[in-house]
Amino acid sequence: MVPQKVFWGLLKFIYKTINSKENINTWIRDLNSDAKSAVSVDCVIFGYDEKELNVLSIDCNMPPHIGKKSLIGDLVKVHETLDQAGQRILKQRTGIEDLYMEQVSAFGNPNRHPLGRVISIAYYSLLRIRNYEIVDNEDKHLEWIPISKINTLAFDHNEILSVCLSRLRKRLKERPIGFSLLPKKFTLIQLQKLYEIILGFELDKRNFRRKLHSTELLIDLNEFQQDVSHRPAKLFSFDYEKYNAKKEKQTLKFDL
Amino acid sequence: MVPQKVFWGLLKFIYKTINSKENINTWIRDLNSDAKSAVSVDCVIFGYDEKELNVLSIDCNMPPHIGKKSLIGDLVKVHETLDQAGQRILKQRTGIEDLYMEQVSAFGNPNRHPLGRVISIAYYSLLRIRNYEIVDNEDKHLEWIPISKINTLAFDHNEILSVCLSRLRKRLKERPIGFSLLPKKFTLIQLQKLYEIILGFELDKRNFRRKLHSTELLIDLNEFQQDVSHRPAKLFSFDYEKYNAKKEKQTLKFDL
DNA sequence: TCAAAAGTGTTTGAAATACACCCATGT
DNA sequence: ACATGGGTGTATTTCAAACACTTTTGA
Repeated sequence: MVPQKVFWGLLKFIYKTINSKENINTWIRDLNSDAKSAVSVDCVIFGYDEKELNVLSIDCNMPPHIGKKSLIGDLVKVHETLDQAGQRILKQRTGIEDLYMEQVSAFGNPNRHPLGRVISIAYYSLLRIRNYEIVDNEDKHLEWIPISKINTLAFDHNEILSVCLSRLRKRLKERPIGFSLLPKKFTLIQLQKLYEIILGFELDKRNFRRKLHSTELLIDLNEFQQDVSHRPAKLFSFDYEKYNAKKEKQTLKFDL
Repeated sequence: MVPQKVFWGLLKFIYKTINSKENINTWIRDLNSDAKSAVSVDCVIFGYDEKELNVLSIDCNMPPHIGKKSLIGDLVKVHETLDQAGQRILKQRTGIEDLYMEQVSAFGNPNRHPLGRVISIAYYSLLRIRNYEIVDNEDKHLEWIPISKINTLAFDHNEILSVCLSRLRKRLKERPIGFSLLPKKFTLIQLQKLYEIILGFELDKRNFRRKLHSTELLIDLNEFQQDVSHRPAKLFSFDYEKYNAKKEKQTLKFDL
């Protein structure tokens, strides 16, 4: 005789094995069938040109969005990380390599893409337009559009842009991502204008300078602008070494 | 005679249409083939029990992680949003319905899952353990584990947990998510203890109270604890209506 | 000498922090 | 009366915000 306890235990085990959602065969089947989704990465590349903030866009040639602009994006390959996908897409579509991008959010509305289920992971990055030559490899009117002139984009790209813009503005205040948008030697006026353009509102000159100096991360070069028809401004550079050292030692205070 | 310009324009158009990465047929083919990934949602459900902060976990029965604990998660269905997937998974695995969850991040390392490419979107939520009866539908040792006792989890779930915990702590300071973890009528001491347990450090009693009162969102019930063997504490409740009204009017100040 | 942009300090109010003693109740 | 945990206020410092005039240069 088999003890009841053993019998029921065995029965339960068999039941579990057959029915478990986590049964490996179920997983393997799901993984290879209709449970799969297409996953894309969309890159919101912000470009600064000393006048305004722009976004990199291309023509969308997919019905029903033909004629609209869209962000640059593509499906994620099976072998690559999401970060790598972002890098690849950027390089493929623009020729730009090795640009730091930050993941922002996943967008998964099942109706967001006309051809079926495409879940998109959004990334943003920020660069100085004149430091990069963008190459329209795919001849899709790759172009910078001022964010003030953005109209209806394809898919849910307006929403993605909006979320990424919020993230950019938040980061600008808490990390030194603005300094790569200026020449190595810059004036405080240039820096302030940059902050104002990206944030979208004006700042107080004296308070801005006080905050910047209080970080102790600006190097006073004791050099001055040349060939300007007014009082030449002092040149500064940003001390990335000191910044990293402070971050290591957790004595960093950078909050504008 | 066709003008050269028209001829080359046409040729270019044809070339583009055939070769474009965005060619619709290419997309459709990609969407239905190996470019697809499995996408899962993993839910980090934090549970508060007046003593410590816990995470909901189940046994992982997938090699090579058998014996480890894992977060609750499942593949996303084709027809559902990511948010809906989170809700479904939670209900399926625990019986809990309608719990607000916030998306935190996507994890896409191609080696993170032993059975192949599975991109995971992480969500977190927070609840009061004694308000919910969790039902282990799938008999997988569904249980609350104190975060102080978490060891190696399956997959990359330690990383996911860590990112979600940071997010939870950030949110606790800027949104009133803590009040749902207490009885409707609570004492300030209970509230402070809750903040200390979740944040992981102690707070100053007087400063904490001052901050709370300055939000003007606590309702002084003029009632007191009963049956305690010491001075009974005053009871308060949180004014959700006023909170929502202030949020609408953008006059909200809630920053602890 | 004028136009154009650069540079510079102080005051005020709000918020963060640190800190120690008395109070009300049940036993 | 005592043990237990509840409750309260002030002084100090730090940070944010508002604000106007002088300086330097080239034309």
